[in-house]
Amino acid sequence: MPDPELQDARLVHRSTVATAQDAQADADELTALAETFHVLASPTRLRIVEALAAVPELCVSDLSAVVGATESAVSHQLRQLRQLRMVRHRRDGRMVYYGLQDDHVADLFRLGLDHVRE
Amino acid sequence: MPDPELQDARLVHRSTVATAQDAQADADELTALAETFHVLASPTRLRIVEALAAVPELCVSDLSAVVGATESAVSHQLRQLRQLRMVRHRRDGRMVYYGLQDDHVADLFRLGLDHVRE
DNA sequence: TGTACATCTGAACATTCGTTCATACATTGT
DNA sequence: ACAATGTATGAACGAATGTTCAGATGTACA
Repeated sequence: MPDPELQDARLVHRSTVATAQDAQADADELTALAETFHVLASPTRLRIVEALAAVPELCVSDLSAVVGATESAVSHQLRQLRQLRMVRHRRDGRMVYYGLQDDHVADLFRLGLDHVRE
Repeated sequence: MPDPELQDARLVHRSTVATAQDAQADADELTALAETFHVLASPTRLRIVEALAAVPELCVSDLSAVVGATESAVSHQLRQLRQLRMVRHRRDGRMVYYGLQDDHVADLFRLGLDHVRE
């Protein structure tokens, strides 16, 4: 008696494939999700996120001191974090203060850390 | 009366910097965390994770059909997911079946999707 | 042993990334 | 208007990435 899931010459388990395929999100959504994870896939940006999770906000020069990178490098990374709406910024005179946009970001950071720490 | 946080010529807000600096994790841990997020920062790998979150397990050829990539490409990506301990694999005859290693992975996927969907 | 099949691997390619350097912009105080 | 300061930007470099292609490995069955 043949396995009822084996019905297609090209697919080994037809119904399982169908179930998995139904769960696949839109391409646009997956692209956005990949970009979200990508912005967190850099030690420097993670340091920035971690720093901003510990205090309400930091200016660029202080942030540069905390994460140990030049102000230019930090500014470049902050732009990416801004574009992905992970940080907010507010200008006060010549300084610009950055903080986390919402709790999602810190949640992702902590959940990722949980996985790393096993 | 001067702001008590302004005490260092190089740091604008000394105590805030100190707080943020204390929160910084080890370099090794941040590197591992960056690798964890990086492995999720690819549409193809996200499709694989999403597929494996929907069904218990899938063989490589079916996975290739679900995510729409060649079996070689899927195999390359699966190796990365394996190295980061995000998927498990089990051989049955000539086939190798892949599944998610634990719930952390699916949790990260869903939390990321929450952020993207705002 | 030989063929067929499922998966894996290595090399190579174009593309993308993170940093540095120089420079531009914006704001403040003189 | 000018200089000083904090931040942002553009170009460019080496390093890393994802895919493809060809070939290797491992398993099953005759």
